Amino acid sequence: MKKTTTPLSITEAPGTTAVRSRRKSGGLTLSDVARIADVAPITASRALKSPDLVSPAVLQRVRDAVEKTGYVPNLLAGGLASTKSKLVAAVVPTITGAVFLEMVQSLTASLAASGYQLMLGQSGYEDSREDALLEAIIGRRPDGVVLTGIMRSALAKRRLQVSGIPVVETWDLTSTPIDMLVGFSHEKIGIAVAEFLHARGRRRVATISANDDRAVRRNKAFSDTAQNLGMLDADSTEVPTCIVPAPTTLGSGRSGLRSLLQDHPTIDAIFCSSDMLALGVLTEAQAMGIAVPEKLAVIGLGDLSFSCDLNPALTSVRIDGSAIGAIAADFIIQRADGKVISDPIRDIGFSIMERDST
Amino acid sequence: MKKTTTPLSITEAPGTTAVRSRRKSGGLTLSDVARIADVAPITASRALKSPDLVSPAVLQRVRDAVEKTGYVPNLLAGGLASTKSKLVAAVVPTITGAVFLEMVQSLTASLAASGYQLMLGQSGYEDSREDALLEAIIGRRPDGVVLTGIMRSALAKRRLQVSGIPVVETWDLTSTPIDMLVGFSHEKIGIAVAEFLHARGRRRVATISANDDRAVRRNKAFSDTAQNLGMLDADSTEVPTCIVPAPTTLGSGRSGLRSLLQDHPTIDAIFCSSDMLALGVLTEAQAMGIAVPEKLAVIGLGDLSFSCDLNPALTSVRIDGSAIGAIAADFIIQRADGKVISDPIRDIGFSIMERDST
DNA sequence: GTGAAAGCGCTAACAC
DNA sequence: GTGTTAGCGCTTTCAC
Repeated sequence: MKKTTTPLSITEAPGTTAVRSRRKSGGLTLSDVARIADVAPITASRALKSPDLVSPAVLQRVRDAVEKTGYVPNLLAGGLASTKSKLVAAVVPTITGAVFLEMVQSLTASLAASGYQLMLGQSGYEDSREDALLEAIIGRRPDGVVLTGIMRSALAKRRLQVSGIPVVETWDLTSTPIDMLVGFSHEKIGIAVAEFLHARGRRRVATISANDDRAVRRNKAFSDTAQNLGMLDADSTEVPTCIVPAPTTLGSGRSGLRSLLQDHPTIDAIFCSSDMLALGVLTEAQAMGIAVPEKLAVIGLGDLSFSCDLNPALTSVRIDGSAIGAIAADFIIQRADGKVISDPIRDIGFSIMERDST
Repeated sequence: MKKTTTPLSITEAPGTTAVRSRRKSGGLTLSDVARIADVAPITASRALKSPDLVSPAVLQRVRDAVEKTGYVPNLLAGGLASTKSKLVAAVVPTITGAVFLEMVQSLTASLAASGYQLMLGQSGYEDSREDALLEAIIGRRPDGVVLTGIMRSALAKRRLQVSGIPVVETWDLTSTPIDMLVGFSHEKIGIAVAEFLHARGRRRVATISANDDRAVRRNKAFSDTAQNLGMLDADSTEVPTCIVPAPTTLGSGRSGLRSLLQDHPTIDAIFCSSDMLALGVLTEAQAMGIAVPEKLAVIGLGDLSFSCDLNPALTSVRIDGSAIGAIAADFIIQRADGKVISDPIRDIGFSIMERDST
């Protein structure tokens, strides 16, 4: 066994006489473990990070020391030294929205499997908080950032690009992403839903929609398509729409249906920007005695876990949040491993789950 | 203006001849900013952290330099040096459960307001992952840890205690918390719900419940109370119960009701361990033509945002997740500020929101 | 396979 | 008010 020697003397610069107090946070460090295992700190580090680089005997001694002391490596120090934080930040508008949960869930799980942790931030739909949030995120030097939606602020975009942190934008498409992208086309959804309803004979369609950017774009495409397909009243250029605040709620869906019916009593189908809204419409329709799907077709978005079990089962635009999360995690992990991602822009599409409500 | 001088020479220890290459992660550092502002690094640090300690002129220069360069402080380095990470970890069984969302949401918001970030971990209901998760958390040296539920594993408890990190257990009560606690009594909920249903004339009660520890304890208390109140069949010692896997779903609620009715056709009230289950019961009851509340009373738990808007509006045990999150955040922030928390064990109670379903 | 030295980028402690 | 110095606990670089 080698003896680890502590430095015997330190050459002091002339003039320096006072001995400053050492701070020491009190915790156990790698050096402590190394001392117990009778090896140099770096060897202890190797034993923990790349066990095959050290001899079995040393490995055993270090592991015993860790076991005995309950040592937990300081990832802050490790991150600082290695410029790899094993941290990934995710930003969602709000966590209470349910639509993004599947993605967050799958992100956490995929990342945890590779030893990464998720830092969660809520931007709160208004852009004001986004800036402070971004600073907090970049400051933490994460190995990746997952954004919900496309980053619009040019300043924020540049800051992220300059930071050099791998970024995955999600839940949307653009030809000019900051870095990587996993999403789908909201315009295509609008078109597909309009065509879907048209094919099922609906001719007086309406929408209930959140006031966020993506929903607005879906609506626009939906409305345009409906017009092309001749699903509008002769005297109007837009589909009847009820705008509700985000995040969407069941209550908004109920009141939305009432308000739509008041102005447009002949509507025969409603496209809701979330399944929660759709559940509200279903609920209100039942309370008002309106038969679904006979009198009114209802289609939601998100395909939440409850939608298939509703009565009637809800038709919904399914977006595979789990896939988004998994791919985003994969992108970031690949990058951290120094690999080049051949196709960093992925359109995962969507599908319409046709059920009883249409 | 003072001139910052770079060290002119470094005394080399005898025998050391090679000049090692400097690593430099490439990023902008506080020293760069300091150089531009023509001050010492520590002064730049002060300007950013405690502006009132520096002169207005210096403050301005430093701020200009930051503005010009787009400097973002490295919180890893700062955390290492100051042993304050401005990070708080939260562990939830699963984020898809919806019940804990309110707490997570309020945690993130409260913490962000004080400059803290939330690290989110999912333990996944099985204890196996909890250990690895714990190590990842402690390694990050967070300023606090928020746990959902009481930590049962003695090993994990000790590890947390040894780590010295402030811990808030939530969503439950115990006389022996690791550190701090914000919760409520599941036993009391069971009792209260049984009494509530009894007072409304229900005499043949049943439950649909997740298989997790807390739900089981609520059920036990519910069942015992029901027995005391004479709400059980003469020949049975327990309330009819349908156990479903966590996380609970609408589908489980529907099938739960069917299975309960098959074996116990005379039940007149059901206590569900979540609002999602209750919605399932409501849905199935409607599909089967069972009048709620006339033939069957339904009460849920969690008082999710949709519950009050259902038809019939759902009676539910309300737990103020926002309050739990806010208090937990407050506890941790106070601790970080070196303050002593006078009453670190808080029972926030619960309330039964009586609505049409009972 | 193992180790010594030199930082990573910041802040605490002390001096002036 | 501002600066100097010495770390925080780890990993990289280079040497043996």
